[in-house]
Order: sequence, then C-alpha cells, then structure tokens
Amino acid sequence: MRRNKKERQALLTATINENPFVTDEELAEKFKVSVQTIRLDRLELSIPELRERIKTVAEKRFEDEVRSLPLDEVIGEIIDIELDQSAISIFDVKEEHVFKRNQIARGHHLFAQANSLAVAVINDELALTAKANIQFKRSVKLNERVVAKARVSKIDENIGRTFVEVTSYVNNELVFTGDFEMYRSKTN
Amino acid sequence: MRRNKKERQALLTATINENPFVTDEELAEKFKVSVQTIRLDRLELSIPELRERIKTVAEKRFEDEVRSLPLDEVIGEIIDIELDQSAISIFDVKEEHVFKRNQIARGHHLFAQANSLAVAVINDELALTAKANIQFKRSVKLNERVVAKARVSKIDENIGRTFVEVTSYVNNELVFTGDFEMYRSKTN
DNA sequence: CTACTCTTAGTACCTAGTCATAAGATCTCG
DNA sequence: CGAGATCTTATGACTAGGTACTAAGAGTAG
Repeated sequence: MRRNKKERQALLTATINENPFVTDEELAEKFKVSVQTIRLDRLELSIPELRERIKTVAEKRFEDEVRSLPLDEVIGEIIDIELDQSAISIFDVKEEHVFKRNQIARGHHLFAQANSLAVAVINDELALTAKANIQFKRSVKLNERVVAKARVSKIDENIGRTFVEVTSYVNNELVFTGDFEMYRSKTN
Repeated sequence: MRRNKKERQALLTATINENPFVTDEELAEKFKVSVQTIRLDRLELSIPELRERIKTVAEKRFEDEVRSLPLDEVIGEIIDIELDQSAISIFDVKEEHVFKRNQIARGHHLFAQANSLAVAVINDELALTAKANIQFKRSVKLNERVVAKARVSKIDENIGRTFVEVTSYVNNELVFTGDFEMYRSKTN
C-alpha cells in the first residue's frame, strides 16, 4: 500500500469521496504512513476534516428534506385564493422535477400542483379527489414557471361533490388542463 | 423562556428534532439555563450529543442515496416489468404522503405511482403523458401498501400513442384506476 | 555535498462533548 | 416552618478528532 505522494493523494481523494466517514488514523493505517502525512495531504488537497465532511453531508440531506417536505403541503406556492371560488399557484420547475434525459417535467408534478390547488380551493376540512380528467397540452421544461389557475365550476351539496377546473400556463401558453371531481365531507 | 423542567424538556426535544445542528450552548441560551442542565436533560431524554446527531443524519443520507435515485425515477418500487406489456409497482404510504388531519394519502401520490409506472412500462427513450382519466375509488390510509398494475392496452404507431391502464389495490381492494394516453417518440 | 522535498514527531490549542462529584437553589409535604 | 427531595449549576478530569506550528530526520537530484 505504500506509494509515492502523488499516487497516495489521488487514492486519498477517492477514498474519502467514497466514504467520507473515515478518520485520519484509519487513512494513515491504510496507506502505511503517519497521521501527520495524511493531514499534510488533506491540507494540500484542501479536504476538510472528518467532522466538517460529515456535517456537510448531513446538511445536504437536510436541504433535500426541506425541499421534499413542501411535497407534503401544497405543491407550488399559492399566490391568490378565494375559497369555493378560485385559486392561483405558481410552481418553478427545478432539477429534481425533470427527466434527466430531456429536461422535461414529470407529469405527476404538474398533476400534483393542480390537484393540491383543487384541494386547497375547497372551503372544507376534508377534501379528497374522487375523479380527474387531465390533459398535458405541451411539455414543460426545466426552469419554467407554471401558473395554475383553479376555478370551482359547480358545488353539488346533495352528493357532496365539488367540481374544479384547473388550467396551467407557462408564459400564457396552456400546458395542462384538468377537471377534478372532489369529494367534500358534509360534516360542516 | 424560563420554564419548568417538563416544559423545557418537551421543547428541547422539539427544538433538536427540528434542527439537530444546535449545540448545548445555544440551547442553554435559548432556555436561559446552564449548559449542564441541558446536558442532564439530554441524558434523561437520551438525546445524543451534537456530533452523534449530525453523524446519524449524514449516515441516513448515505444509506438512502442508493434508494433515492430510483425514487426520483419511479414513485414506488417496481417489482415486475415486461416492456410494452405490463408492470407492477408497490408503494408504501408513509407519514409524508398523508394529510395530517385524517391520515389519508394525498391523491397526487397515487397518481404519481400510476403515472410513473405508465412511463416505465413503455419501451421507449421518451415517454410522456398526454392525457389521463383517473378515479380514486377509496381513500388510502397511512401505512397501507399500494400495489399498482399497469397494462398496455393499445399501441398506435401512427399517432405515436400508447394507452396504458393502471389499477391500484390495497389488499386486493381497488383504490385507484387510471387510463393513460402516453406520447411516445418515433425516434426509435 | 548541498539543497530540496517528503515524512514524521511533538507541542499547544480547539470544540463539543462525557462522567463524576459537590454544592447551592427551589419546591413540597408533614 | 423546616427537612428532605428534586432540580440546577459548577468544577475538574478526560475524550476524539482534529488545527497550527516548529523541528528534525530520510531520500533524492543536481
């Protein structure tokens, strides 16, 4: 395992990259050099210490979590709402929403925006989607901003259903339409 | 901010849970008690020290890095697939997928599972959803396992469309159906 | 042989703790 | 009101996994 400096440093980078949880002591053993040498190497390669490495990994996870949590609330940001009437939300298409191959947004994100807007517009504790009829008019690309508009078209108190039409646009160009039949509780 | 022990410990747990990157010193300041008190609290509540907390967060990220890649591709786990024929995926409903109020899964997750399965079953580089007609037959609850089955019903080479029917079940009980009209590129 | 790089060693210091002990502060109950 | 229990704070010794700096020996090239 004893190699020259260059080789060792290359391997060191690779090793730490693969497993950032490795200590200097373990690395020293692996490469049969002293701990100090490892530290000099890290210094030269500007690789931070174990704790810093772990911290950045943890922080990244945390960031991701924050991004994935709004997936639990409303997809997109509601910018206007009149209960039982209409609502508007915007949704910015980021890396994590598109197919890597062609940068086109996955359909379920557009659906999610529209569906959660349909849920939000209903003035009720409990609103669930019963049926939906949707059309993807044109594909949405990375970094585009989707504006979804929901309009309540009919409220049928008898069968406890509310009908919501959602249309989504990118730069005033229609990209998605959906007719949602929403179930609403009669508990209020 | 000075409270009795019970209150403080409850808040402490919540605070650390929300932001595991907080040190004992910061917590001491926040609750206007000494660092030692915070340490006794952590001991009683068996909350590990900062570095251990950060480490477990980082380790989790590392573990599900492998899992999160397919998760970004397909919602749910594909357990069987025959391209251009049929496919099956399972999706376990967790905390983050349900409405807090009633523990019912948000519709867009069921849609996402079905939609991404419809995308996956198509033997093509580029498959996009053009239209979909969906019905939520009964609500799905927390911790239920949804099995989605996709079946390709028709391939129209002329207009470049593939029709996929997806049915989702919980314990053999139908919870969701969807008819997807998928756009497929003619490039291959 | 000298000059240079590379490697190793050692010391002081740091953070964010643990563990144990002791003592002061508060509360509770008889 | 006072004694005992509980809670809080302080102190000291020790830990991992480092940084920063100085110093010295080994190996090699010119």
